[in-house]
Amino acid sequence: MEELKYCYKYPHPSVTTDCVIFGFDGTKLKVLLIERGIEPYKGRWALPGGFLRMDEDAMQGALRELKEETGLEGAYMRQFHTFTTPDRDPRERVITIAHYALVRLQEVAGGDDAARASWFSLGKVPALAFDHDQILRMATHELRRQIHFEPVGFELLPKQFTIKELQSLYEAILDVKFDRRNFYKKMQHLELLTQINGEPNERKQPFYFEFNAEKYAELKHKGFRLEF
Amino acid sequence: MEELKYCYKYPHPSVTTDCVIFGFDGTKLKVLLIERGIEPYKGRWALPGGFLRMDEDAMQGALRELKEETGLEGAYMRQFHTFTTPDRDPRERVITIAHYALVRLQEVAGGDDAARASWFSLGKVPALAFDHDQILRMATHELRRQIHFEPVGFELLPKQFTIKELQSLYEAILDVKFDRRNFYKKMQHLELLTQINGEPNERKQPFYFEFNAEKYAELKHKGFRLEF
DNA sequence: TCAAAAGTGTTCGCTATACACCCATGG
DNA sequence: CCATGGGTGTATAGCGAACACTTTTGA
Repeated sequence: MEELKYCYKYPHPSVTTDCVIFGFDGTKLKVLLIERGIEPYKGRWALPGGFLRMDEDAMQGALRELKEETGLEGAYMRQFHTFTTPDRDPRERVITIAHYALVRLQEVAGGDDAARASWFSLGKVPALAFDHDQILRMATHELRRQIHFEPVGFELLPKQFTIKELQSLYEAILDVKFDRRNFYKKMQHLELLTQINGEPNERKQPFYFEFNAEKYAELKHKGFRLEF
Repeated sequence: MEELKYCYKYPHPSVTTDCVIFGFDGTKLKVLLIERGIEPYKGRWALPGGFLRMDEDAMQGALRELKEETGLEGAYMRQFHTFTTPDRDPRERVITIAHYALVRLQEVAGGDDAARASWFSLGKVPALAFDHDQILRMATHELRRQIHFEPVGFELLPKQFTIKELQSLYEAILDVKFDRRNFYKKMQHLELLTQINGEPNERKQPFYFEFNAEKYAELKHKGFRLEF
């Protein structure tokens, strides 16, 4: 019999953090899922997640999960919703603080539990455990909403990238098509990108760029609002 | 000694819902605060909130708080963040699922605990209990962000309102000034408002309008995006 | 040699902004 | 009679959408 050492006057729910980990393969937006090894929902795919420790906040918990699954430490992470439907876990009352992370696929080494983990293209995700379908849907929705107005897309691309790659990313996430030439001009006009390999002579190898975070912070401070 | 009836194998945090209740008096954005009657922070002002019950989700809990404080039942409510810093409550580990509500001041009767409650103008809010300063700041920020792109402002106005009132509301929330005439035209062009008292003859009593939620749903469905 | 890709221009129409005008009301 | 407030009109600038052109690379 288990020892039930932690006692309270009133019932307390369990608190977990779940983490929707997004990556981009150059064409499609991907999400990392884990195959469950135990009941309930044994064998079903689920979002990475785990119990919140008493000495960490939700973000730290989510970052810990991320590291366990991908080996990554510095990735972009954002809390977006807390799911609290009373019967969302059949065992006991569990609420989960859901986050999404944006990672560069190239940097993902594969974490400790990588054997059970796999990347799925959005749109080819099977039915998930618990209410994770709903969590994934809302994560995708929130990511779309956020990327309209904040430069988080760069977190999914290599540090250096071409405009074409950037455009593909935006098209994949927002599910739209941009005119290539207008997109180039817009990016150029924004002045948020630093060109790496100059030389206007050696064209037809595409220019590579880096995102200029300082410049963005400066513009934002002046009331500038990014928009797609 | 209290009876500690609810026992778990691992420690569980307490879970509360806090509720930032916004109102609009025609000029200023207001927030409802409660004076604490017990330690810790006895005598300090705080956000309405309370423990999440085991048979309700977070939204229901927040709506229950709202009703207790204002008597209102159908108001607009939105979860915006969960606060989880380990020592945010000095007594024990407490995480709080924070919401904001938008109410019509005219409809607020005053709830059961109204004696301890009071409306404060944003900007004249005293130092609050716990991390409620931070919660209020984020709520205000999120409300600003949301109102840029969604027609939630109408939740703060009487069902019927003049364009001038609507403009005052937007100016108060976003802390900007619009040109009166351009604002009129924009509202008219949007076709989201239904005019109540027609008769172009009897002018100089301002026209009253209602928000047309169906029209908005229809436009949104077609990819329309509201913006201020 | 020719198709595909990458960088640069040009035009047009919409809309946000700035500002003018008219009319009714009430002191 | 005139200040105030409410509704409508007009001109301009800027930006985004649509579309053309040139050069280089590699099959």
